[in-house]
Amino acid sequence: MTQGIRARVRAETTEAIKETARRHLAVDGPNLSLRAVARELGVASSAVYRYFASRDELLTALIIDAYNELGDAVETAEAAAPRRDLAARFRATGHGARNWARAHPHEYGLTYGTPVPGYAAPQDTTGPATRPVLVLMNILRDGVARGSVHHSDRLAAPVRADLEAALATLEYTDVPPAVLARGMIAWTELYGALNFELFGRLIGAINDYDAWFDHQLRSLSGYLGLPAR
Amino acid sequence: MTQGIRARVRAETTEAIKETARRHLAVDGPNLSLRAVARELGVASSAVYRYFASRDELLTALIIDAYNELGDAVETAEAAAPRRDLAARFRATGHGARNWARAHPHEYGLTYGTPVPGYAAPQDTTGPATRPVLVLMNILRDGVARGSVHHSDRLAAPVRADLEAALATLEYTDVPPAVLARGMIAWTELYGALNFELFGRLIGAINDYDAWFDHQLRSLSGYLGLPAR
DNA sequence: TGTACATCAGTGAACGCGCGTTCACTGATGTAC
DNA sequence: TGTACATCAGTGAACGCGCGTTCACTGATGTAC
Repeated sequence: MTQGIRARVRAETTEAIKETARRHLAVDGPNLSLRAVARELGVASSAVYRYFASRDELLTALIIDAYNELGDAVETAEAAAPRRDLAARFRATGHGARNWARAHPHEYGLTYGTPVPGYAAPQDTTGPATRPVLVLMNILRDGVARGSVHHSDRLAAPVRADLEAALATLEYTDVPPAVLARGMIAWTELYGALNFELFGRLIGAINDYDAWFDHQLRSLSGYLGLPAR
Repeated sequence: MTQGIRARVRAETTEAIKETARRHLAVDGPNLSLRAVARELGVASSAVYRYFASRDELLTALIIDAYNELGDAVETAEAAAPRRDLAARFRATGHGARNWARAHPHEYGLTYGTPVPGYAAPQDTTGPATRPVLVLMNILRDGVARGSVHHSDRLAAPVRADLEAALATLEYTDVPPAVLARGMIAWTELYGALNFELFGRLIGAINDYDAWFDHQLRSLSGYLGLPAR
């Protein structure tokens, strides 16, 4: 497998570049410097171009990785909760997202922070980006199937239309739009909570972030009507 | 008032610089270029230093302005709603924030987006930053005073401690911590909703953003237990 | 009212810097016969 | 197994660029007498 060795080295180098770039995100934010990455790797800046055609391409790779890592984290966290306990599954989902985001705040910023100016995310990111949402939707679907989750909130016509279209696209037509609406609102809150915590908007107000996040999850669990066990 | 004329011209120029810089936010994001601003004003780049000691100082001025404009927008919107209709006041608050954010997306990004790397917001921003929160808290306080808003959610000890301390600091001790908890959650959701909308995370899912935002406000109003009228 | 002086806005050249990207190159590693 | 050739990673110099900030200056506007 002589060809294999070349390919493996190449993959390793690619990973090393991304690894270094990830570390640089912490300092430079999304406008990270190719030259700085190359410098830290002890390599000519032009060498990086053997692996990534441009700075934007490297950034795109990092973004896709981040979405997938977050997706992995959320999925495995949720999978560890007992299937029948919908509330526990929901909390596991939230804590999974938060733990990953806290461990990789700058990669999280890449995915859910302010868009990088002048940089247009390619299509490839939309798939991985929806993974956490699907985890939440599966919980809701299970709850609906068991007859334990149901909401009858009134929906204005355009809202209903948008939600029904989304459900059709994702093939979740067994989930009623009113349930999806609450799911999206809960998801939006969690996202906002992560931003507030990670970007330091709660400094001075909250000291025990673990407890506050857990409280939010429990409150949202009630809002979603997830049975306690 | 010869001195007055100098001062007025100075204020006008300062405003012109900020105005131009604001426009540049749309292109460069938070790492805006002093030179580009000066160029557009038809002025030597060094001239800007007569008005702002550094790029960071200009950025700080923009951030403070943004917080205050958002605060103004929220306060006047809320003030236009009938005092006795708590749900209407809450919706007005939310729509006020959203309308301003949509009209000034990049200034909004400055305040509630990812923090600018390498830039530490000075203390001066914390005051203006809390204005929208206070608007919401006043609505809750009124509801509590009238006996129409009350929640008995269980709070873990550290959560209760943090919330009580915050209430004491802000001198809202007549608002129970459980009510504040729901208020903060609602506020967090609204913030998340604005980010999702402004940063394009809902593309493909939502078409009618007005309707969806209004729905969220109504659902949160229910969550907060605000009486319909 | 007129003059001498101080204040201040704006100039333009210069500083030192880092950036993304290109290109012709060297030398090592793999491939084909 | 040995040799000729192709592939590929990495080099280092160079391109053209824009940036923030400083500094000595000019000239206009205001102030004090």
